[in-house]
Amino acid sequence: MAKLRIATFNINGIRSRLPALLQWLEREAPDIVCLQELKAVDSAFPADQLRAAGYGAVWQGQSAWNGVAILSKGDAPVESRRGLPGFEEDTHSRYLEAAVGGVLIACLYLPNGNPQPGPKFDYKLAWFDHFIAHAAKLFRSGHPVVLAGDFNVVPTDEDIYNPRSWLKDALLQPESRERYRKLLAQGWTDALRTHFGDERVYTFWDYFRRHWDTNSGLRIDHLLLSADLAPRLSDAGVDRWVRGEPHASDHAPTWIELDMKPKRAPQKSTKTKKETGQEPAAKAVQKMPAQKRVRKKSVPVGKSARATASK
DNA sequence: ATGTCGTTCTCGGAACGA
Repeated sequence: MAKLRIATFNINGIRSRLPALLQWLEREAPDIVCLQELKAVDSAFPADQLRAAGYGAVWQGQSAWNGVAILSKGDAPVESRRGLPGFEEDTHSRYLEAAVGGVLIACLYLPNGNPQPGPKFDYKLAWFDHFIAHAAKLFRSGHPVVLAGDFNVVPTDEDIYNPRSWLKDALLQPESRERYRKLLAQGWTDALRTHFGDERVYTFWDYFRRHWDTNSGLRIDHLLLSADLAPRLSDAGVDRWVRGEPHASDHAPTWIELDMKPKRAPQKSTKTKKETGQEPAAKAVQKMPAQKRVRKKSVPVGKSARATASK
């Protein structure tokens, strides 16, 4: 499989939204999915239904609020971390990390932070700072990494229909935006912004004030790519049709497609199948079941993406 | 402040978070 499609979707309650989730999975068939706002305890996660739909999963639930999961076609992702390092006192389920298909996937649900100022906003900034510190390590590791999730940050005024009524919102505060910039300054590529250029693109339309009907949206769901993955970005989009369905989440699934073919194809392109599934993405990758073996029709994966990347 | 959801606690409807 040369193309890897990775999506992030704040589902806003996986129990009440399961039919919508299954419908979307069937129709769009993403390879990897990061979910946020499960609003369900671990035992209520619909692992069986997802398995029946062809997806393995890892998840970190919590009663009533938060909750994150990573799904992958076929075998479940290999979890490498839950919760942010150095933030063990955090009681919210907001961060899950796993290896899938030779890529390390970080699924995050950054705190909303409203009302602002106040303790919730302080928590948002503290969480963000811990995440930035961890992201720096991930970036420096040189592994192929995607940071995907609901960042609860509108990066610029070009990422919202009109900032006027949101100026006091935590999603637009200078402190939030500054941290997002600081994160990108580590070297990450904002995939949606890179793909769409100057074009407006939204991922969230709140339930209030007919914002969906008037396309009054915000771009707060992001996918950030490590250095070696950035040149592999081949497509990106937002599955807006999901937001338009009855009983929808206030977010729409947001996705990227990565071309995982070797950057420089070997002259005769005759790599053996034995060479697939050996990409050293992370320690967890090495423990990962060789799920891609079933994809017999796929183009050989070849060596590591890093083999051609300059250091 | 408001708007509208999904959740909990409890069994109708408030409170909370977003």
